Amino acid sequence: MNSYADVILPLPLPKPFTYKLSEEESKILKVGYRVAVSFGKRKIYTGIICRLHNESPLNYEVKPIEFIYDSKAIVDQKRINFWTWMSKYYFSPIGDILKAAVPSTLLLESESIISKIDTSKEEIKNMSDNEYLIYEALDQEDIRIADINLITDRKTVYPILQKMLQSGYIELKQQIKEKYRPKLVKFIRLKRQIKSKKSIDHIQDSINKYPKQKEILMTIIKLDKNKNNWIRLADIKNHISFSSSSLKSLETKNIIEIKKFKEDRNIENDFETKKNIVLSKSQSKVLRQINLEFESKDIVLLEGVTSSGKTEIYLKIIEKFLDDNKQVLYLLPEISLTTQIIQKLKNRFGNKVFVFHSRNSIHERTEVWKNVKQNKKNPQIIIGARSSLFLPFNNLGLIVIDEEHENSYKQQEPSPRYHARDSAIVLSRLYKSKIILGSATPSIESSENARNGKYGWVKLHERYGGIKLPRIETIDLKEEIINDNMNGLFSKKLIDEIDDTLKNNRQVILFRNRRGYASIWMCKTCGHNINCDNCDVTLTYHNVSNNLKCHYCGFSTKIPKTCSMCGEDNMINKGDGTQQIEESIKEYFPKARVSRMDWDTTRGKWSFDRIINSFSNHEIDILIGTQMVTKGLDFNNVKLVGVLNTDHFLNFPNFRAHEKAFQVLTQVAGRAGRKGIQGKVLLQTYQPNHPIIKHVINNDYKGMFEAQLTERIEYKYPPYVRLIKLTIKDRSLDKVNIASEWLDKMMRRSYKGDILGPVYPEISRVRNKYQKQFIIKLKNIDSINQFRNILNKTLISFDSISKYRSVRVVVDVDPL
DNA sequence: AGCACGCCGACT
DNA sequence: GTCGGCGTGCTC
Repeated sequence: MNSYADVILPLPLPKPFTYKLSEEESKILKVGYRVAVSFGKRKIYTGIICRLHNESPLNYEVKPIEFIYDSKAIVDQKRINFWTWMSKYYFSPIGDILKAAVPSTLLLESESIISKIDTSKEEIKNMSDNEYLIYEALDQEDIRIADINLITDRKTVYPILQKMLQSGYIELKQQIKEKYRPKLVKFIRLKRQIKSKKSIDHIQDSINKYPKQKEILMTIIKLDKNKNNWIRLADIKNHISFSSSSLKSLETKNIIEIKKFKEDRNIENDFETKKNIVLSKSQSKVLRQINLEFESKDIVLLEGVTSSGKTEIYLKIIEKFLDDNKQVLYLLPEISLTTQIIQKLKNRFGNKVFVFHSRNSIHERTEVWKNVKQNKKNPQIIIGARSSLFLPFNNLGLIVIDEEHENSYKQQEPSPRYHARDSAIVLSRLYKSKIILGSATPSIESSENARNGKYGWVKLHERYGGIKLPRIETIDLKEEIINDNMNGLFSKKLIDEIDDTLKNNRQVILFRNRRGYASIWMCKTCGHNINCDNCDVTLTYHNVSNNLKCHYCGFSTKIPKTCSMCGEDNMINKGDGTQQIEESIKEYFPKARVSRMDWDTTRGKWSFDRIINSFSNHEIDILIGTQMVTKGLDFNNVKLVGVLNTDHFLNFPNFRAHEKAFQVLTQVAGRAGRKGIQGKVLLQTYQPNHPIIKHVINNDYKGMFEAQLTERIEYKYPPYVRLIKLTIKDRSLDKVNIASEWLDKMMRRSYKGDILGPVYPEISRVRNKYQKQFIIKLKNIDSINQFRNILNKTLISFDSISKYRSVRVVVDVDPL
């Protein structure tokens, strides 16, 4: 029998904590059970058991566990292994991973509640004013500690409470707050059989004067067909409208009864699904190839040009795994999770499809989690963004990772900073499941793995339905300027093409990059521009709110009339993003219906879908947008795609810049052209001969890949080396500097490989914190392991040096 | 992350 | 004196 359990707590602590088990508990508990444990002075947390053992701890008292939540494990040993791997690999506290993995509703915490103890009048007289105020308030009800602040005007309330506890005026209780609320739906049923003549007469009498009540009753009878079933209130409301008071009086008259039932938020009623997907010849060939590759490889890269119909191929493969009774996970970048793609899956697989979204409420997510755990609608398919990797699959057969090159698969903030694609690969090894990586423009990493035989590799170079790839042309901005052909941001040629397209009743997408299009305010006299108080960046102008905002910390301020540097009254709005584009477009094409899509215009939960839908329905002629417009969308009528500032994609100071540029431009270009029409893509650029632009024009992924690989080898970047990035942050620049020096010295003392830095990053201060960075390049498995050990030790000693206490060190493994 | 404890400076 | 701020240390 094991007497101890190591428990993972949902806190950013580096390791699990050990608790003592009674004999009874040790019989019941297994790895993966949730237990409530006391941690620290008074709080109770829900943790998950990750290990059972008999190693009696020497240096501390072991607490018992408070209680057990589950009668069976909520996660299996493999999940725990996966979390442990992730924690070690990404240098993340395992508690952070627990929090990312399990819905917060299943990890209840305690809250301290204060209630009063009755005392004599004598003692009440002895109380101080504040004590009395609190004591009096407790007459009504028990109060949470957090709310005591509202009673007194004191800032710190603990000392008073402490004293009251000692004097025996109050007591502390721990209350576990339940966070999960099942959805309750109202149902209605006839109270008694109304078959007998007598009862009908009786009912008639009581409602004769009330036509509405009669109407309700008739509808119920009609819907019920004499079966005496519970009927959804919503269904009745679909037929007739009535007030709640009519319903209420039917209830008081004992004619009907109303009851609330729990309803699963994610399970829809069965609906028609299309049984057959007809693949084209080349799609079928690819399907066969993938299945063949799966015989010897676990991971297959599907490289298929834009609009080649990759989704249909996925559907066919998914079908096979479902037939085999396996669960399937379909991963997408968050932004691509539109109703379009979800609908495609639902049309095919009906209510076997579960969606796991950040747009889901926490309750909906909890239900998906539970449904996956139970493998409801067995077998099932889950479509979701990166965090759906953590769902408690028990029979996972296949993971589809669509748009595998997307950077949003890597979580940046908060910890754990994991890459969903790479983590999925580790997960698939644990569960012996297969993976399809799909992309028109695979990441260099995956491509390399396909080429060196680690992954299976299947290519689809034909667009679905024999549609031609778009014709891509550049517009040389230098030349256009010389010839005086520019109108603001638009070349004459682009305007003419837009005009032409609109005349043919086709749609246009105009694409721009946020960078370089930010609208800022500056002083025309001295050139001073306005920086954020907290960050080392220029504020951008928002004309909706007519103020200046910081994109890093959210700081906002009014537009100053005079320059703070020279005092001149000469501030102007310099440069502009989409708004200026929108305005120019409206000038040129006053009749065109224009819409914008970027992070500013798509704040609401569904506004993204709304814009996409109205564009699909051709209620919009010209769509102006950022990256967003490229994601997983199929439009049928787009003839022209214009890229306004192609150069901004090429000039990022990052080793992935060119890869990224190729990917984005190819994706954008892929929006153009559909059945019967060849699309056209115009790239406005100062560098029409830039190699990346050539690769895009020629649709030359291979050329781009080879050129990139050469560069990566030469300058030592992934996939040739592995990177780890360290960011050192603190409010004090001084501390950042000395802490960085210390880390520099320590790391270099024991590790002789490539350590770059410390340097100030492009933006050296964010949210009032200064930062410095290291990049470590690791060549082979030995150096990786060696450095990881050194880094672990270094960080432990760093944390124990008190003067560095406030300094944060963020470790980013495989940074983008 | 909480939370307590202890030191210190600023007040009614 | 007492209040409140902040740095420090610890949690099985």
